[in-house]
Amino acid sequence: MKVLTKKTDYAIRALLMLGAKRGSYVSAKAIAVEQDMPYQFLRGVLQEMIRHDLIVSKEGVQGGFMLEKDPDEIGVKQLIEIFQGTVQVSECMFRKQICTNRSRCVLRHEIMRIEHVVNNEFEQVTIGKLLRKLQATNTLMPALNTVEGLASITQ
Amino acid sequence: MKVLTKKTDYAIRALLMLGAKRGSYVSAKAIAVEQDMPYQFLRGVLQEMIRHDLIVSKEGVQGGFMLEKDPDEIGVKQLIEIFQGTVQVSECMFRKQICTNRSRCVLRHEIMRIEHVVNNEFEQVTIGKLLRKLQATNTLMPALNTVEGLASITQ
DNA sequence: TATAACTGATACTATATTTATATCAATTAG
DNA sequence: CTAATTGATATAAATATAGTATCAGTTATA
Ligand code: FES
Ligand code: FES
Repeated sequence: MKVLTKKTDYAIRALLMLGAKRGSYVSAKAIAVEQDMPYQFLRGVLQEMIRHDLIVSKEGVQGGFMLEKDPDEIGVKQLIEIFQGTVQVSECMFRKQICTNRSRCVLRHEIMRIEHVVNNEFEQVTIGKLLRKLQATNTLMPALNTVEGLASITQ
Repeated sequence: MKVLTKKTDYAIRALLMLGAKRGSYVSAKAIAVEQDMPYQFLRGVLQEMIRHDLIVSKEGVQGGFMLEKDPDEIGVKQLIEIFQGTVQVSECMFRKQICTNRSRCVLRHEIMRIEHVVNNEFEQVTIGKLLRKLQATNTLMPALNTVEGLASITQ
């Protein structure tokens, strides 16, 4: 059971890179090469994030992507919703036809409780928090520039 | 994003039915018809549960399946693991090659924290608990015998 | 003892989702 | 002018989920 798909994964990592280099444009190619993601696939992910106003882009030479939104305002929950749809623990446990009044169904309650817990947890993990954790590990922040750098934050 | 697949869904509902009729054998056909599940698909699910010692079966006429294990010992978490594999929020955020020391990775920690929370929640929801909730709603327990009965517990 | 109602086992098909690639037009720094 | 870049979109490949079909073996019961 995989909770985060590649798209969400790539989105998080791309945002971390953009977050570490805020103020300058970073090209899709640079991100793809440095973090070993499929280039065109990543571009799709980046475009989706533009549509959701998480990042902005500049075309042409020296162009690329830049983080606009406050990293603390970007939760993993939002990313999951963008790339995987709303978190739903299960569709209705029984057939839709016979579940006329969901609000009083005991199973439904149990399921919705978990849904809330899961959503809460994911909401609390923001790009901002992750960035600060990265900075704490690696104060000078060259980490995300090279493969060696990336490796360093995982040790 | 769907957390419970059909197999897990069917497994839970089948176990609830078997739990409500503990002591007697219930055929796959009976379960399939009453809960509107695809017969052969359900059989596969039931066989998987036999392999994991959750239920037992009897072949031939008047045969079927019976709940063996204590319903309180069967958590939704275990069912998810059986039918969807272990809950993993994400595989390693970066490439495996460069993640030599996972235990000290900040991202890893965040991810594992959520993994624990999710697992805990799912572990606490047991077939036993669900059965008691059903009984509280419908003391005489004819609920699971008919479509109308099923409908009654959802109101 | 024949038969119909069952499970065991397994192979197969269909559908949906995820992941990845390819192409071409438009933009822009140098 | 040109190479590096994004925008947009179409398509393919890979994987996972969902569902079907078949046949052999078991057993209650008529
Ligand atoms: S299972 Fe559908 S509302 Fe309860
Ligand atoms: S991302 Fe792989 S161990 Fe941190």
